[in-house]
Amino acid sequence: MPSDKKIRRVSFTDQILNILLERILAGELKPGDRIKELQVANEMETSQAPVREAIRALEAMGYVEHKPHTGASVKAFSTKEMYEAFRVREALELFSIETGMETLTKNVEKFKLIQSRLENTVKNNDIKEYSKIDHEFHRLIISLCENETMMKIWDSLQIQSRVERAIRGFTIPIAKMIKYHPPIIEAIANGNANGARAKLEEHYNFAFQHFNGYL
Amino acid sequence: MPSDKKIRRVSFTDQILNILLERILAGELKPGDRIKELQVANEMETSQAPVREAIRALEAMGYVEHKPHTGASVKAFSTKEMYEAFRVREALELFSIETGMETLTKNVEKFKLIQSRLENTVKNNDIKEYSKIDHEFHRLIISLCENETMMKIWDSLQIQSRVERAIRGFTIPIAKMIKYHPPIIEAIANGNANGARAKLEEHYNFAFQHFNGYL
DNA sequence: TTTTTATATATTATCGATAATTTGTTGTCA
DNA sequence: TGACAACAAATTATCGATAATATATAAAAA
Repeated sequence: MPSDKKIRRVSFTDQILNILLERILAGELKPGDRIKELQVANEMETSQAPVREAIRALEAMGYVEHKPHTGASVKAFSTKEMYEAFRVREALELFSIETGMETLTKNVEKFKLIQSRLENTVKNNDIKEYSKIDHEFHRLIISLCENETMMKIWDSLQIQSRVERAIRGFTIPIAKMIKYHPPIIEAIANGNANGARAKLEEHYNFAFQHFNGYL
Repeated sequence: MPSDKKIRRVSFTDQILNILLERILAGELKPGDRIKELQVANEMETSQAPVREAIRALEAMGYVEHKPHTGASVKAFSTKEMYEAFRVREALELFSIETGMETLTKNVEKFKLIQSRLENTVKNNDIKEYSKIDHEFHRLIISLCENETMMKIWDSLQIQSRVERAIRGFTIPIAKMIKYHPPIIEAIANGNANGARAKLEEHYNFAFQHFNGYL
């Protein structure tokens, strides 16, 4: 085995973690599906140890839940959890607007660009793409706040996959949703923090209407 | 070995995790201190596996950092990280006040009770106890928001240990700090959300003054 | 029939040993 | 001296096997 000895730069654990996470995000592994350590180990041709570690990491990230001596499965979010996560996201974004309006205003062109891309996805009714770009829009609000800790927490909310599920699950009309963005952008352009906050709240409240009856 | 066969209800991993976490929070393990898997395994009289898992869990919680093939050590927070965490906490508390004022007002007596306990610690200049009770005060604000997801995130900020370090590190005068609480409590008693928000912001801004020059 | 008990099976949790990697040290050569 | 290779030491990363536990199944008892 001469040329077979390739350098291993990434640990098995990390490789397996990435593969499993991809499968979860792609919907290949659905909520409730079990993830068995030895089964994955056989598939990946490794021992149980790195698989186990990868699964525990996914658990810490909130993608997987696990019962002692029983096993791990892809976590199914309840409507309540989904709603709560959106509320936290709202809190962080409102704060970001309040404290970072100057930076936001400087970057208003970025928001406009994202918005035009969003409008395209609505034409094609491409929910997956819509979720992705909408995610960019809201992430930009936080990123301009220049608080890495906040960014990490925002990311940990796993909003992108939730948005998609929410839209499909509660049949939220994306065509109406995007109409709430331009007023926010305008307020940002004018450096009007209170206005932007109010418009963002309207945006969320409209989305939350669709949760009624499911909470 | 008849009576020796006791039931093991908690996994080794969890037991080790708790012990290590205690040591970190108690300051027995200081920032920068290394945590060696086999060394801990020998001490605990277990194999390397559960120790390794416990350390990775601590890493996910943010208490420990780890370099591949080199080892884990207790994480040292930079001033910047500490500041950022406080900002996130502020964001969540402001939101909680805005959306949960009714519940807050109903529980105003709890705030008053905590405040009187706080004042005692100031008399004795007991910083450790102060940090603990101050933590209760701010946690109560979030808990009444009835958003478990937000509560988890708030807890993950590990504020209690940070407050203590901040007070000692930046010589923040706790006697002055607690004077910012009563106006908040009064606004809560009156159901005045905007007032409470403003007073809370004053509280944080006073604390943040002491970070100047260290960021 | 329903409840309980025993047994079997599936799966994780833990172990002890080895391989791989990083870091530190020492010696060689320009 | 300073860069660089060769080696040694420390530590994690991974392995394959076994022990412990929970769940499912079937048998027995009420």
